[in-house]
Amino acid sequence: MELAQNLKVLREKKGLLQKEVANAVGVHPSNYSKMEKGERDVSIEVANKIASFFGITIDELVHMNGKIPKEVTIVDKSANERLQLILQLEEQDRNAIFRIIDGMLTKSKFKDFFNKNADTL
Amino acid sequence: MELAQNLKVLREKKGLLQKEVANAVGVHPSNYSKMEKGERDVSIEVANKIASFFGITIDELVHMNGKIPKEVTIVDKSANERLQLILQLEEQDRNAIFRIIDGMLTKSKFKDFFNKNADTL
DNA sequence: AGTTTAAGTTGTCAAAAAGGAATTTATTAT
DNA sequence: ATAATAAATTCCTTTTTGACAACTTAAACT
Repeated sequence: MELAQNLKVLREKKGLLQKEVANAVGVHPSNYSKMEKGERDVSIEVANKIASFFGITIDELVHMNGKIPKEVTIVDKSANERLQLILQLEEQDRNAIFRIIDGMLTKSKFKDFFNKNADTL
Repeated sequence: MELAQNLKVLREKKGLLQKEVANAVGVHPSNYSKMEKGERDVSIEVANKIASFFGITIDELVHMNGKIPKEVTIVDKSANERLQLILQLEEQDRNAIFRIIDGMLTKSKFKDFFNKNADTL
């Protein structure tokens, strides 16, 4: 439970001030400071706000041991919700989706490759 | 934040007593009762213990709105990996996927509805 | 150096929330 | 209906919180 440290790592990686994060999630800056110092517990509500503020999950926030998960850029919020829904689809549909996605990924990978090597070809 | 309800749904789905869950995660039964009733906050530490006790993530525990993430955790291991990949697709592709998924979901919902009401129609 | 300004930390304390024992209210079984 | 078990509630004590001012650091400027 190294949440405190994670808060600091995340915030600094984003180049934000304590005050900014604190205000964004609705806690008093002085108390946010204590949270980063491990001197105040973080409620689930606040953890939830912080996680979505940073575009990660609560679990990532709680369990990443000082390591930033994936791109901490803004990940499509609505995407995540919809991803949950995919899992509810019946198998046939789910597989169809996956085939399409795989196709797109291949295309995308190829494009990347092509762009990076265009000059050498 | 319907955590309280989720606790109850999960526990009952597993056929466990409050006391059992309470003991498993180290909270006093009277307080666990309050947590299920929404009269006590759940700390992150405890949420974490409960989530791993039920084999789900904190986010699922917090966000599943009364719906068990049933086999979701086990169902499709490769699904989750692929889901991450969707986020890497370029916007156009991602949106296409979402349109398709939405379509499938609609179809699926309709099917459900039809099955449930077939006799009354 | 000394001054100003911004960022973060610390101490305080009333108010709020938590923990736990005992009690009461279901619920279930005999 | 009674007993037994589970859950909910009450009550009281202890702990934690939230908000704010005061304080320390750090950086920036003259």
